[in-house]
Amino acid sequence: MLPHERAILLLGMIKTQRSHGYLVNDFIERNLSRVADMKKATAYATLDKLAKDGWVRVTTEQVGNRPPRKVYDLTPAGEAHLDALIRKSLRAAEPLRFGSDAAVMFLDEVPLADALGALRGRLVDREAQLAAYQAAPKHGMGLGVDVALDHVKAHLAAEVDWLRRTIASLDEEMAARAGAQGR
Amino acid sequence: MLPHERAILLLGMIKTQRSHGYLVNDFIERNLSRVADMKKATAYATLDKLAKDGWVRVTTEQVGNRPPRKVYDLTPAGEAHLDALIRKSLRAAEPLRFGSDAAVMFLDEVPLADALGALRGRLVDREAQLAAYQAAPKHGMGLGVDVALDHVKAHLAAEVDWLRRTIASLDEEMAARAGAQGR
DNA sequence: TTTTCCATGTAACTCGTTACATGATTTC
DNA sequence: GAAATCATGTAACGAGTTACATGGAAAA
Repeated sequence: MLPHERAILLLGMIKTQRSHGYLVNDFIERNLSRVADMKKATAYATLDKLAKDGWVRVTTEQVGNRPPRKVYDLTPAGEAHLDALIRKSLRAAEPLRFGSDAAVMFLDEVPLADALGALRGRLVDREAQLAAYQAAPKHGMGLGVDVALDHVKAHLAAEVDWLRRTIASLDEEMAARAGAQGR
Repeated sequence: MLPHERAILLLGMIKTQRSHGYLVNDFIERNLSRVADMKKATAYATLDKLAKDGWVRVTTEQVGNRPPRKVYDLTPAGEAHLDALIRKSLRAAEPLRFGSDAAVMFLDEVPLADALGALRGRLVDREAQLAAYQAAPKHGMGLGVDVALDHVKAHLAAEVDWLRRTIASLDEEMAARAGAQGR
């Protein structure tokens, strides 16, 4: 998660509803864990930075004897900033980079049968992940979140597809090699 | 790119052919830029670490009056280590996380027409990226690299697909809203 | 009464990137 | 003679994570 995405996430949440660090973290953990991950310490630090930069205003509130809350609230500048960030980020098409492909590149360094076994295991896990996403209920909390969920699902489905195709094609390759050796 | 992936990439390349830092960097930049990105300084540092950990042996060679090369070469322990890393990484199914979705989550904070414009722009770029990958010739340098390329292509295609679906559905949404307002 | 919740943060650590430094050697 | 290539690295910087610290309140 890049810095500007963190900013969008936090500013967006604060725009929808002014709130304090704890609440924000709680909400992300509870409801957004499938589409966003940001550690608590990072959120607190980022909120401070947003305040320092003038995008949000801070008000301290206290309820009973509990620790005081720092409630954040968008400034007009913050609204404009959020708007600009969203447009820019929506438009961006940075290269798709996802890890774990170094292993794929060298999958030929282990016996093909073993590589196939590993990929089959991965497939099982990915199918389970996809099923979990598909089983999850609609969020209700806005058009965008559902679109984002759909985005993740699309990539999970692509992953499952690719694994199936790859496994099939490596199966063939293995058969071909066995044939070549048997001859 | 996670640490263990970097290790796989470097160990894998060194296993295929013993070489020095400059060569490795050059090869990655020239031939592997589509499936891996690692900065030069990082590669040099990682190679040192692999040597310190005993996975590779270092030999210094000199050609003419050029700066001496530190040529790396897998140790037996290194081979076993690489084997284990590949198996583990091939099997792993860590959650798919890709950024740039904070903007999507809050796409409703800008006028829908603008969001749609931005996404259409993104779609054009993604289509171009996909076309570039599809136009690229087979690598020839091993089964795995082609599989990895295919992996990237699969996700790019999924991205294009998702964008088209999303744009269509937001178009409908916009029409619906306009209708509701007109009444 | 022990655990979990509320609410905030700091410090230390690890990481990777950027930018810079060096200097000979081919190539244009 | 200028530019790119070969070949290695270091230093400074910024950034995020982990783990820890605090302490009252509510729930089990």
